[in-house]
Amino acid sequence: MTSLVRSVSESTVRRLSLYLRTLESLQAEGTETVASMDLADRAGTTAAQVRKDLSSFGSFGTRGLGYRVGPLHARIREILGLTRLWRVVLVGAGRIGSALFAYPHFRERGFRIVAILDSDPVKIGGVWEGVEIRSVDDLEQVLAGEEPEILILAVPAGAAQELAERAAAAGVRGILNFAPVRLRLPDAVEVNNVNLAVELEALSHALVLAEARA
Amino acid sequence: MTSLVRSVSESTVRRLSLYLRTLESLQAEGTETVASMDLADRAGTTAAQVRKDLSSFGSFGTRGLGYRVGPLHARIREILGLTRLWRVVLVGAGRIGSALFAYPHFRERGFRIVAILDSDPVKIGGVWEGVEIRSVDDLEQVLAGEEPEILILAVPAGAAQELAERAAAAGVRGILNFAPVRLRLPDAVEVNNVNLAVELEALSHALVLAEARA
DNA sequence: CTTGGCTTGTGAAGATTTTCACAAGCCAGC
DNA sequence: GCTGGCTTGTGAAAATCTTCACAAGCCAAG
Repeated sequence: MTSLVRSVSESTVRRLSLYLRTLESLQAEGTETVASMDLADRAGTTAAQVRKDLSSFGSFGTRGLGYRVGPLHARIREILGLTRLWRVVLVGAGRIGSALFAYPHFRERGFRIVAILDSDPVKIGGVWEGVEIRSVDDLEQVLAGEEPEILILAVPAGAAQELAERAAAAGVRGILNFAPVRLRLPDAVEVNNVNLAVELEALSHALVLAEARA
Repeated sequence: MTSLVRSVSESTVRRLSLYLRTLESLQAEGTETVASMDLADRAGTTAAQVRKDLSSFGSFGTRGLGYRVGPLHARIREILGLTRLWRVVLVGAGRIGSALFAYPHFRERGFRIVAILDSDPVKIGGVWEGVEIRSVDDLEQVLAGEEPEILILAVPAGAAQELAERAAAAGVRGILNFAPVRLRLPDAVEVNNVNLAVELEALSHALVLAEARA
């Protein structure tokens, strides 16, 4: 078996995640096999791209036939690290935090939110689906107790760096950061930023461009 | 003056958005000029990258000194299309929708949510900060009345495609899509996807990789 | 068993993005 | 006004990513 330690590019990884979703639809439809062209169409890329992406971690298709949906799905889950359970601590019980907490796709994929932290005394002590909201002051204590691998940071920009540093010091290995700031952390900590303003501004730029061309 | 119609790459555009935020911090600190290296450090990229990005729409720096914060900020706003007001309709008043509605950075940048739509009878008729929640059945009517350029789609995957098609037919030019599906729309409509599952899965993959290397 | 029709896997080519490296040029100080 | 120290702007090189094109190979039908 090909090792899981294969450096595939960031863009490939993101496409794998899209393929995974597509494969789930196919599975739901009862489809057994899928050709690269079909998968590409549904995921919004090209057949060659699909084949290159998939070939980068071993040969899984059958010539003349395509890819078998079930095994391919299982393989991608494995590559993305979704065959295990990830313990996640959510920091920030505001609107974004609450949206993420309720996002069904997370728990479906093995991400379990084991603790919630907030700084607002009104929120602290509240319970979301059995998970108590605790004070960010207890960050170290909570992390020591729950030993999560992942932290989701959904706090205002001003609070993010300090909390991220404390979490990193306490052993968190990955941070999904929704605060619109660049976190400066040791290289050992993986950070993935989601910046909603960037997304909207990229769209705005595209519209201006389209307008000017017209 | 260099034309605004200059095809800069998608990644450059996204970095511009980050520079913009950095420049705002600098402005708040009262800094007048900034060197590419400093800007790069704060935004998380390299000095050469910053210079290439900025040079792609004309020469704005001063050799020996750097870039003047104010003018550069103004120029980037212009390039990203943030000097005008964008009318935005929010479709989906669930948790993600409510988080986006309250996201302060949007209105600061000139994105004004002029209407909210939902399919839930319990939510319809409610009012968020003066904006009434209307039925998605009235989509065409609302779009005809408000004439928004942008639609934010924060609805379940199953409802997204149909709503997007209707919005496109009604003249919406850009869609920020939070539903984890690929929208199939005429090329004239710009679509920007934000897929939270992809973000978390990319992080998970990075962690697995780091683990295997250790 | 053989043939025909598809589809994969993959080197090579092409395109795009990032990094390098340095001439050009500006400012401040004298 | 000139000099020294910095920093930009930018071609060229390097790296990365995507597309092309086709041999290899599998399945089904006869």
